[in-house]
Amino acid sequence: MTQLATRDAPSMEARIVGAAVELFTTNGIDATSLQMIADALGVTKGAVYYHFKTKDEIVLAVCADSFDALEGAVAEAETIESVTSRERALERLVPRIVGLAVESRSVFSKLRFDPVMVRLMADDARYDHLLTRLDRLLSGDAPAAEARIRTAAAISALAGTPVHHLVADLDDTAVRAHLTTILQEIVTP
Amino acid sequence: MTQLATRDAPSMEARIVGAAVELFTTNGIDATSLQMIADALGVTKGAVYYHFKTKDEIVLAVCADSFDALEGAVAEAETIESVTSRERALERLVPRIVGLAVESRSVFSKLRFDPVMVRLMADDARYDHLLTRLDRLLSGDAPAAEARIRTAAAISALAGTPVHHLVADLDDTAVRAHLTTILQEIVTP
DNA sequence: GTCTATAAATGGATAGAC
DNA sequence: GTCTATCCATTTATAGAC
Repeated sequence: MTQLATRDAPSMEARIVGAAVELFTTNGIDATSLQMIADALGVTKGAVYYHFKTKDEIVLAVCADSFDALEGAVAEAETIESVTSRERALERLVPRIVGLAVESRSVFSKLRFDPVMVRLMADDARYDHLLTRLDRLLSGDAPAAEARIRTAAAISALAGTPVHHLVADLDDTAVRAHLTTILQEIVTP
Repeated sequence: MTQLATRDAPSMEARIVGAAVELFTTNGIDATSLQMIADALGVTKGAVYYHFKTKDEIVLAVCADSFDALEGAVAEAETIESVTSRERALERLVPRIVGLAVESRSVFSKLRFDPVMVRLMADDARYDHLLTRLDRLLSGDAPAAEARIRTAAAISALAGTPVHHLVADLDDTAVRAHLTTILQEIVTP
């Protein structure tokens, strides 16, 4: 009876995160104050502070779902790699991470480059480790210069393309299909 | 006798911009206060305000050189296009903009995604116009969905690759050469 | 669980001395 | 041309009423 929050009205935590995402993506994280988040929800700062002790906690909550999804995709690819090969793992990994990037265009891509997010990720060993695992899957062990540049290009395209204004009015299906092809061309020339 | 500022000690404007670039790229623009810039130079906020009326002016000064260089490259490509073809123009444009992106890795790439910079560029018709011209050169007139996605991927890779940590310790020549190849593969599949 | 009120610090920006 | 001193708005965060 206490778990029905997801079925009826969304929880206050979810409402705060929702309002935060919207404000963060339009103003930037630093330029978004807790006052603005509270105003957007029609509550006071005190109410927001009851649910999140610091602003950083809200920022982390905003990207937690996307992070978990990415971790799932990487873990699956590592399993496939251990059973078959890295090439087979990539065939499964690339479409999945493209799907994630397109699905949550704003969170996954736009906020990824926000200086506040960059700092928070740099301070968190878990994020750092996940990105290292993703890098290794894409570029292989002890990669040469070209492989590293190609991986960097692929990850940049992955994060940047879905939020570029040229693709803003295209539907997710088209972006997903073409971006998957492009990424595969980049990493396996 | 008054124009020797570039030969001997750098001007105060140049010193402010130099300190600002460093602080902006490490902390983000919003998290860098004028007090921090003044402290880094051993002067006071008042001294900084004498040279720049607002913080936004400093931000714009930081990217002015890179912007002018990009505008030059785009203008040249448009001339080549009018005389020969878009394909020939791209052969010249792509290596040039890759050179710019690699040369000033931090300014051109890292700050490009800072929310403050995004806002400033959106408000400035000149920036908006330049990026539109670059888009058109890369994707052609009335581009189909795939061409637009490929252009978005190319620009994302262009801006993101030079600052990616995987290429941080590679020399500019290698990054330039491989990134040029990759971009050409993306825009002309 | 949400509110008011407020603390304590810092931000951008200005006025005016030197 | 650079400084001190200051204004005012706003920030994060807390304490305590309801």
